[in-house]
Amino acid sequence: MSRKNILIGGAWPYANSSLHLGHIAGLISGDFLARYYRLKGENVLYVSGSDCHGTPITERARKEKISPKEIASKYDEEFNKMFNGYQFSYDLYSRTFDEYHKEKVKILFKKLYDNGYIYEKIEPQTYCETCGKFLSDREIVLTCPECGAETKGDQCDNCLHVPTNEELKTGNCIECGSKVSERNNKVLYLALSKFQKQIEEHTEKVKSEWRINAQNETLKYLKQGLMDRAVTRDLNWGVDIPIPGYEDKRMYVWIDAVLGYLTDTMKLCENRTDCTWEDFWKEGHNNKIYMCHGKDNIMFHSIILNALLLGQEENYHLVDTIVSAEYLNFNDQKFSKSKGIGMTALEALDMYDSDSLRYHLLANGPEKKDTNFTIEDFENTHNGEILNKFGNLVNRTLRFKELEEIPNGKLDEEIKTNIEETYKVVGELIEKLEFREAIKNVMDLVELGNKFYDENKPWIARKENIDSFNNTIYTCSTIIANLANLFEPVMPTACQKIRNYLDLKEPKWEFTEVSSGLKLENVEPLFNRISKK
RNA sequence: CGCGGGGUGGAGCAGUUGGCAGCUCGUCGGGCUCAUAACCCGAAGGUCGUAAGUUCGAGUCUUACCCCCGCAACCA
Repeated sequence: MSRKNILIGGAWPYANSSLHLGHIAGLISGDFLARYYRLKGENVLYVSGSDCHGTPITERARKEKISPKEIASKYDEEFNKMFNGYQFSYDLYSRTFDEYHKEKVKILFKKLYDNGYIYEKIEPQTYCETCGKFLSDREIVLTCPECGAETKGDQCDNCLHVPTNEELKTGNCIECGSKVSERNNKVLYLALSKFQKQIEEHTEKVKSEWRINAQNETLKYLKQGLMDRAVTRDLNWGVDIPIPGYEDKRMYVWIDAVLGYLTDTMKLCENRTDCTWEDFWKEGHNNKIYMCHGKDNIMFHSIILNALLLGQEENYHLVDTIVSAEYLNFNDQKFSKSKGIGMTALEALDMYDSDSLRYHLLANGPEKKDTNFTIEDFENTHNGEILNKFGNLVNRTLRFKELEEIPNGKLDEEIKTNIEETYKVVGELIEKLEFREAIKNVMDLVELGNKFYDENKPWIARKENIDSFNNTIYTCSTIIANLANLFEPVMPTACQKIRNYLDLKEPKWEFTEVSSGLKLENVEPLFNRISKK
C-alpha cells in the first residue's frame, strides 16, 4: 500500500498583534492531525507562516513611524516562539514577505491574468489631493446624514448607518482633514463568478466530511452567487502586481496569504528527493489537502483558494477538507486585548504545561459551537484528568514501591483486545474530525487501566501471588506504552518521557509490546500538580 | 422581517441518522493504601425553555411563542 501524501495547512496568523488562546484552540487541530497521520506512516507536510502584508499593518506603521516590516518581523518572531512552545510540528513556518514566497505568488497571479480570470476595471474612488492617495471608507471622516454625529466612513458609530458613496464624497481625509475628491482608479478584479459551477461541484463532492459550520458558510456564498473581488490595493507594502501599469499597487493580502500553503510546499520540496510539490497539489498523486482555521476563515479556503488553483488550469488538486473551529471565549466573554479579557497564548505558556493546554483545548475545544475557557476548568482538567488519572496510572505502575524492572508477566488478553480496538476507534474518530470524542476514548483506556489495577490488587499479590503481580504490572505497562502512542498527537512531551522509560523507539499507530526485564530508571512524575490557592 | 448560536439533574457540558436520558465536577455512602490525599465501587438528583403537532414512540422532526448570548468595525 503506497503512502498517502497529506498536506495540512494551518491558517497564517496576521502579524499585527499577539495571539491568544482562542487562536491556539483553532490552530491546534492542524498539529493534531499532522502528528496523527505521521504516526500512521503517511507522507505528511504541515505548513504555515506569518501573514505580514496589508492595510492594518501599514496603517499602524505610519502611526508608530516605523516600517511595516519591523512590525511584522516583531510578531513573526513572537509567533515562532509561541508555536515552538506549544510544540507545533510545522515542516515549514515561513512569512509572506520572504522573497521566495513573493516571487512564486507573482507567477501564480500572472497566470490567472493570462488565463483571463483577472481583469481590469476603472472605477471612481475617493481621493485625497493633499496626501496624494486613494482612501478606503474607514479613512474618511464625515457627518452622519442620519443622526448628525461625526463618524468614520465605513459605518456610523452612533446609529449604525452605512454611508452611501454619494455621502462619502462630503467627508474629509482622516489624516490631513482635507475635503475628499474623487478620481478614477484602476483596479484588478478576480473573476470568482467564473468558478461558480466548478466550486459548487467540488464542494458537493467533499463537503460531507466537513464540520457543519464550514458547509453552511460555504453554501451561503455559493447560493447567493460568487461575486468578483478586487485583488489590488493602493499600498506600498505587499506583493507587487506583475502586470504593467500597476507598479504603484500591491496584492490584496488574502490572495497572497492563502497561496502561502502552496509556496511553502514548493520551497520544502526543493530540498527533498523523495517527493515533489506536485505530489501534494496536483490530481492523481494519492493526496489529500486539509485546511485548519477559525470559522471566519472558511470562505477564503473553501472558495477563494480553490478559485486561485482552478484558475491556473493546470490540474490542481483542490482543498479536500475544511477543519474550521468555532470561537473560544474566556470567562464567558470574548477575548479582547483592549478590554483586558483573556490571556495571550504566551502568557498561558508561562503558567502551564503546553501538554496540558493542548489536551484541554483539544478535549474541550470549540469543535461544533463556541466554548468557554476558564482557569478553573483548565486546572480541573490538569489535576483531575491528566494528572490523577493518566499521570497516576503511569506512576503507580512504573514507580511501584521497590519495583526495579518490568516483570516477566503475561499480557491480559481482554486488555490487549481493548487496546487494539482503541487504535481503531480513535483513528476513525480523528479522521471524522471528532477530536473531543477521540480523546475521550483514549482517556477511557486510562480509566480501564486504573480499574484493572485496582481489581487485581498488585500491592497484595506481590506478597501472596507473584505471578498475578507480574501479570498486572506487565499488562499495565503495556497499556502505558500504547498510551504513549495514542496520546502522542495531544501530549508529545509526556509521551516522549514514557517512551524513554520503556525504551520505545518511534511512536506508531499500532499495538506496541513492552520488553520484560527492562530496568526502570529515573522514572519521574509526568505532571506537576497545580496547587489551588 | 439583518445574520448566527444557545436554553438538558447544584455547576459545566455530550447527546451524530427519532427507540429504555449520558459525561465531568460537586454532594452523600463504601472499598483500598501501589501511587503526586491520587485510585476503585455504589447512591441521591432531570416532567431535556413553553405550547401545540407528526409518530407505535421526540431531547432528537414541524409550527408558534418566551428567554439568554454573540456578530453586524479587514479584532480567530
